[in-house]
Amino acid sequence: MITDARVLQPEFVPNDVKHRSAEVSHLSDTLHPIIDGNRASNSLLYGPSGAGKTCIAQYTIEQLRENVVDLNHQYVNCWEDHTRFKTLYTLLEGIDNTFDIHRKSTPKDELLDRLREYDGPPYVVILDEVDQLQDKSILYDLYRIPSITMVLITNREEDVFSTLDDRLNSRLESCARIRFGQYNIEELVAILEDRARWGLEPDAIDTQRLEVIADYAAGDARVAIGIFRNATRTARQNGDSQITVDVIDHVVPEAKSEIRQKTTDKLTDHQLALYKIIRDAGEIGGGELYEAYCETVSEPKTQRTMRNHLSKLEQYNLVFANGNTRGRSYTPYS
DNA sequence: GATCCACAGGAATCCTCGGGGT
DNA sequence: ACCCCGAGGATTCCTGTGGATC
Repeated sequence: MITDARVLQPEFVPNDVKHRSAEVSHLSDTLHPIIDGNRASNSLLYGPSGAGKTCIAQYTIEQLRENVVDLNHQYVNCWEDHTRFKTLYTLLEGIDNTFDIHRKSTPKDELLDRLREYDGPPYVVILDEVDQLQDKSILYDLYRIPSITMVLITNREEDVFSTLDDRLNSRLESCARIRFGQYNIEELVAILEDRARWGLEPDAIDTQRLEVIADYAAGDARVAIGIFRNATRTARQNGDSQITVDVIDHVVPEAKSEIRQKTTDKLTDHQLALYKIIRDAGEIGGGELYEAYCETVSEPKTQRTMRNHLSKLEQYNLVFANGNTRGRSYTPYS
């Protein structure tokens, strides 16, 4: 039934994007000066998860590469590479300049110096989940390197700007801001139809059943593709030639929990312990939560550290914090 | 309404780890 | 073998906020 499994993967970037043409052209207009050898403005892509931000950024840069003789680019997930060192290291990897860096801490800012010395072709860097960077001053450093063009991606615009100092704020104010809204049902169906056409045998699934998937996904393309992938896998295991609505209904919980799992995998033991307490409690206040946490973990951290972890969980959309001051309670997301 | 209290979160400082230089 | 350095997490200290209580 499956003819090309690659298109079922969440990382897959199609070579044709239909449903975000306004966003694509806005971004490619912004990057266009590179083609003429000029410096392009930075850009900020923001919108809810699964709205196609990462996909569009990668797609647009791929298009650009076809028009430019020479262009370097690199994708950095700031969640995975959230420290200054890792971010700079990944950026140097993109220009093959890491061959003699082994230690975890090189002399202060040698990595940045190397980036500054870079004098190759234009370098476009995608900083995904940029709000997760612990040290935002790296944005200022990158801003000042002429050959680098930044494409920043975040869920909420204010998560980036509220944490910047004035100096950086005024610099980045001029960047192109491109808003991504949630997909509607028709758009999700169209996305899935493409993938079905590229990756499945004809007649494996019809529009009506894709609508069922799109409905479950609630505007999130990542969820839609996850459900689609799981349904395909289950149908194949059952030896079916078609994906039925029953199969779709059946895989929705596991598809959603797979996506959740990807998030919780990145948590530390302490963060995970906190998350589990909140998830099991349904709703819990700060003091009670800390008590439960101390009982669960053998060597509990301080309350202050717990609050830092909680704000991380909040940023990851794993928990909600209700209220801002005394009487705040935490509830699991979903 | 004054005061208290529980809690949030910023800033400075401390601590630990891993690796380089001597 | 020893010291030193930088990074990053944890802790300490602190101020601000708003509901609770009288």
